[in-house]
Amino acid sequence: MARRLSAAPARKRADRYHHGDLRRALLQAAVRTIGQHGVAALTLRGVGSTLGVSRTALYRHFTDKAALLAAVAAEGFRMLRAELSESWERGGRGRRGFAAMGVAYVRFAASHPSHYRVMFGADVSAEHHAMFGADIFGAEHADLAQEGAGAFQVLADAIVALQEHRQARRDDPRQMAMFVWATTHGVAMLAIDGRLGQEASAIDTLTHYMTGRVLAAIA
Amino acid sequence: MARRLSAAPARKRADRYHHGDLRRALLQAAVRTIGQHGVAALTLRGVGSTLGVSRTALYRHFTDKAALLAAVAAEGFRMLRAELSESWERGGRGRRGFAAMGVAYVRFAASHPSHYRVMFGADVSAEHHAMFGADIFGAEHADLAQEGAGAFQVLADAIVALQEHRQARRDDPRQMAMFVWATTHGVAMLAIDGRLGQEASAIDTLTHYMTGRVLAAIA
DNA sequence: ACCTGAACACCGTTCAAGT
DNA sequence: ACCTGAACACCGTTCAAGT
Repeated sequence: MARRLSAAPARKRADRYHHGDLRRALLQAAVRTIGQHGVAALTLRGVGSTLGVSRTALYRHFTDKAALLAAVAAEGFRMLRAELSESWERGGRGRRGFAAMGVAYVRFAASHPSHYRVMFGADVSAEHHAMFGADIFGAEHADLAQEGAGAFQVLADAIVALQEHRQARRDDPRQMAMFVWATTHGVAMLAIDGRLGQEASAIDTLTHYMTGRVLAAIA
Repeated sequence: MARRLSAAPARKRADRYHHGDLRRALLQAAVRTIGQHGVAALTLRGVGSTLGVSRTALYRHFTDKAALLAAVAAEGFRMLRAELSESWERGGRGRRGFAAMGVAYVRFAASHPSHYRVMFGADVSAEHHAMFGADIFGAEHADLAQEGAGAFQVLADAIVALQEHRQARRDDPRQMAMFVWATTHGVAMLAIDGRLGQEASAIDTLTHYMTGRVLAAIA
């Protein structure tokens, strides 16, 4: 406690520059801050200070704060896709795997609520861009759209697989995938918002009820 | 154009005080700003200036900006509940009315995207309060919770009615209502996020597909 | 009671300047 | 190329003071 007397950056040493993958370091610091204290606590000055770097160094790697948030969102979709794929595989690529994906999805959102909110928040949405008249997206936003589509594709592929094994009706797979995604996303949001009551088991109960009803709906 | 030379507040006249229902005026100004320019454009200084009032006058009626946003959200749930009730009634309180509620819900979100986001955003959620350790909510947040529950109740009541007419399975109505809400909310969010493609008809198509699958799932 | 103006402690972003 | 410090134009919020 008494060791450090100044309010100087913690990591900073004699060498003045960061030198290394500052972009990645900034992104990880942002993800950590959001996970621990929420999006509202994320300031460019704060992430810079955490890394022992000036508060404007960030602009060398991201065009602005929105671009940083878009990168955070893209990282979230990458993580989500990985967990969905794993659940689908380990569940045996059938109805059981499909249900496991639903559980994994809700668990991801419940474990990283602030990060999940950024993934679907206004800062990052197409609505936001439409409102401010920007019809050309930055590189981060293009990456975000791609990662979001990737996560969606895992779900769509699973539905096609179910169709091939005659475990799902033969509607348009994309339409079916959007329906399933909407339901799961809705449960996740209600859980994050604290609208499912205070007991933690309420989330599990609804999640399992949901997977049962969804499998019935697409059968 | 050349008439007003100063940057002074537009409505302000000789009488210095607002005198009237300033609280209501502030709330409506906030709703309008959010609807026209998004939440990011909402500043306390801005709403005050719009009403020809000092930027701190607001604190006589709301404890802080979060309380104003909570009131905006509560107002949104009030509007949503009214539209849901009307659709249910006019649709004949049966399966057709139930489908009409789904369509009305998604249309509400698509018509007021920023307002809808505030209703389900982090500023207003229980997660947010838990994160900052506030276990006692303000009056606005209590009102918000009540209005949210009211909108949910319309849906739950409709499901009970369907059950009584043997048009829905006899699971726990609250569980069923949460499932249906989650699905509809999910479609609404995907629509707002612009994740349903660029054509406007894609929203209608998915909404109708959704209502069909949901009715099958709860039958 | 209700409203004001000045002040405080923050923000994101820009830009000329350093290495 | 990459980073810095100072400066700019904003915020929400507090508070003593006015009517």
